[in-house]
Amino acid sequence: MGDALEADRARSAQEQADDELITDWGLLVEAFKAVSPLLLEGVHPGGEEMSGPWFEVLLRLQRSPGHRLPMSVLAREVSLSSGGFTKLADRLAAKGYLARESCPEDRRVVYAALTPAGSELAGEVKTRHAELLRRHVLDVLGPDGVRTLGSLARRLRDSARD
Amino acid sequence: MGDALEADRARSAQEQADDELITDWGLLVEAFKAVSPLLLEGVHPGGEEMSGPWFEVLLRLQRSPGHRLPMSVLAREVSLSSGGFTKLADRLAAKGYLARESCPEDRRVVYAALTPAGSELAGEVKTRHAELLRRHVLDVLGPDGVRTLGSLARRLRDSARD
DNA sequence: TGTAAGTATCTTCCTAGTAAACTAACACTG
DNA sequence: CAGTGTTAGTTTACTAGGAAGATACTTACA
Repeated sequence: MGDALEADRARSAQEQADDELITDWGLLVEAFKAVSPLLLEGVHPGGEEMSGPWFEVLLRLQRSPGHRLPMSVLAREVSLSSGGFTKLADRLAAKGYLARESCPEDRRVVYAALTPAGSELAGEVKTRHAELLRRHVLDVLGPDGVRTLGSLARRLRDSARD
Repeated sequence: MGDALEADRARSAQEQADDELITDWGLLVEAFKAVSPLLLEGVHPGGEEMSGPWFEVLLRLQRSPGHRLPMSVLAREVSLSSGGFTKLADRLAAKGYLARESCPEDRRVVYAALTPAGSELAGEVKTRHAELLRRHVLDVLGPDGVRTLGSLARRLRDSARD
């Protein structure tokens, strides 16, 4: 019967540890959902809404050589299915920010490339985004906090890519 | 012209700091997108997929008194619009996990309540989720890392709720 | 009491995304 | 060089969710 108590105590200790873990992760989920939209508030010079995927596409293209990347690569980087990215590219192209360029070496691939307008937009969006990051993240956690967060995140990311 | 050099140096130092900030936050975004799906893998006993919203609804209801909450409260907690949540509730109800209960004190409100089947599902889902959290988060960051992450997240979340 | 303002849910219409089938181009193998 | 498998991109059919309006109820106040 001591055994039963022992087992009970062990189970509840385990459960408590689980609950702490769930809580801590839950905090991250909440923080992420709360902060993310703040970091895109008003980043579009035109005052329109800027969706997360648009933002990511613009930034990634701008820091890529030639301001362009194959569709499939970009799709993977922004976590979209290939079909989904086709339509996102259509919308960006309709707005004049993105153009498709064909690849002579491999005629299957299509580059998604920033137009000059797209590149300019990307630049403005990036500086406004950095401003918001300073206000909503750097000012809150401090430089050390941000570095710590980054390093924890890197470990998680690397481990998640088995 | 010393001024110009000075200005140049200042600008580039600022830009570099911004880039580090953007990088660190980008790491968090990547980590989050990489880890989140791993934490839902196979949590449904039936082997079906379990979407994030379903998961959150089940857990939150289970830890609520009476296993129920007003629709609008639950909607806010899982970051859905009221209209969107109405339909999510419909789907959960169609599967038999959730039932609507009316509130006599205020006949506008409708409780979303777990059925016995829903409560059982929630229990299994939670233990499997905790297992995955241990493997993909606790084992990677260690107890201290998790606590640190939780505390940073809490600060971000609290600040984001102006 | 009667009325205005506010709140909770649902409904309708629309958009962004996925999965799967399809086409075209490349790459390997015999 | 024909045959087979693989990869990049698009198309199609479908689903989840948002925004705005409609409805029913509640609260505050004159």
